[in-house]
Amino acid sequence: MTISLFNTYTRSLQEVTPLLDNQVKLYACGPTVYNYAHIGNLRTYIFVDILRRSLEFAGFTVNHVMNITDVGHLSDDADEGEDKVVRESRRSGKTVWEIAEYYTNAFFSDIARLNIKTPTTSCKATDHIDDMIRLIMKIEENGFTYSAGGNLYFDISKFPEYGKLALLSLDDLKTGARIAVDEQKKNPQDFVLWFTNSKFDRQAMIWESPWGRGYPGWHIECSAMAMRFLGDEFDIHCGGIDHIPVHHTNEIAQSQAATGKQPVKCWVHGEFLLFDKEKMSKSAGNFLTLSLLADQGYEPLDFRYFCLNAHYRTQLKFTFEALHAAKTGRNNLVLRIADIKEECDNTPTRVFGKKSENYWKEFVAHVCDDLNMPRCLSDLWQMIKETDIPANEKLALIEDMDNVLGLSLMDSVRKDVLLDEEITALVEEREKARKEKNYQRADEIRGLFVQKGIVLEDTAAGVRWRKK
RNA sequence: GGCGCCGUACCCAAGUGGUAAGGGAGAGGUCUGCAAAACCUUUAUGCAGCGGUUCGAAUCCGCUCGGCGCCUCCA
Repeated sequence: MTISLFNTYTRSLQEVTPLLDNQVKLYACGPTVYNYAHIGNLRTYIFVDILRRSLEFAGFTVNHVMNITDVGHLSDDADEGEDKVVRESRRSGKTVWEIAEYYTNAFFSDIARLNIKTPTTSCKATDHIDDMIRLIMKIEENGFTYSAGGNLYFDISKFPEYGKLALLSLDDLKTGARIAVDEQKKNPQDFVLWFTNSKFDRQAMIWESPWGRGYPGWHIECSAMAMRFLGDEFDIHCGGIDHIPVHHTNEIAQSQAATGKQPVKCWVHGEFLLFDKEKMSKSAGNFLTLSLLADQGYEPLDFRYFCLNAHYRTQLKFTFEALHAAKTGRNNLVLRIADIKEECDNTPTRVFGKKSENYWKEFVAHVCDDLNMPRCLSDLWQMIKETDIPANEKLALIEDMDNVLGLSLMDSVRKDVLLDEEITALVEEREKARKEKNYQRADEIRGLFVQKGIVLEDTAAGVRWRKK
């Protein structure tokens, strides 16, 4: 089984062949913890999870490292006085450390609810300031820096390949189009490695360094921690598409300036979730969280299923109508699987007939083809609807496919409701009314159940019921 | 202004040279109590528009129209 991924650096499909035997070294950009993750952020973490599960599916072990950015950054172009964590701190009256801890916990709670596997290593930026300082010293020794106005800058003119990842044409960038250019920079794309002369007087997190008391530039943390946990070179670096032009571009420049080696073999980026026809963003205030979806009756896995219906490299339009379609679709899937479990007494078997074998091959091919989850879901649906595949084979396929999909499909039940005496009595009364052809009363009772969120199904074998 | 990407049915969305996956919604049917639920069937001679290449194009090329992103922190 060979997985191919679209490498942003080469803009082409590339087979995954690990540097180290059977282990894939994967670095995924993590959250900045100054607020709740919105569902656009979460789409990207679902993508990373699919990537990781697919690699494991293909037989690799995955060393998955994710940073937690708990040092704040610029809040937005209109705000020049604070960083994001500081701003949140002032708003809530908590310390910056408390803010970071609170939202870190909230983040891990969200990804757990979405069946996203926890990274092998999650590392906080503030625990690795020393690593960053050492890395900056190396970059300085190699002659890629200059200091101006108290800050230490990376000099992109010393790095001819700058911008290759993003296909940047430096001459044509409209610098200063939306934000004032830092006058101290030699080139507009130069970026700060270490701040001592902060324009943020409320900066709360400050460390000693060879360049004076201050704090690190944003991009250095990922270079430093990736190196620390994965080495100078590793297999895959993934994250949101927005990181291509600046963050990842700068990361490559820094790491390569320090080690002389290209740090990453394959760059993989997930596209945006669109909301109201534009990208969802915290600063624009148009963002939804998992909790807000829950308030409207949508479970985290409904959102996961919704995301899996689109390829990770295409923009996905979020609407409640579309989410609702996903919820209904997933619910139907769960009911069918519950019936399949019942039919084979919950006993999967992996002695496959030709048809099962074919579905399996198709599914594997679609996983390997740049993680084509929409196709994988399609395979799953078609297989389930197939009439001449035994239930025990279907169940085995479902179990194996779910290792990639992560939808907890094997937990599917019809959600039978425990009967209390009132419900039993009502069911009996309704059956009696039906026998007497008193359908008005029977429907009245069914209405009562609907109010309780219970759907009655009159089947040949008797009445059964489930939660809606 | 430059760069990157996209435009497929009512909605979400696969498919990137060989004759349109899947889900939701809608329609028809089976069952039934003229019910609900369930189940089955069905729904784009068509892929923004116009040219071109080709035996053959949603898929390749050109132009036009429309949308999104990036050049600023951002998933």
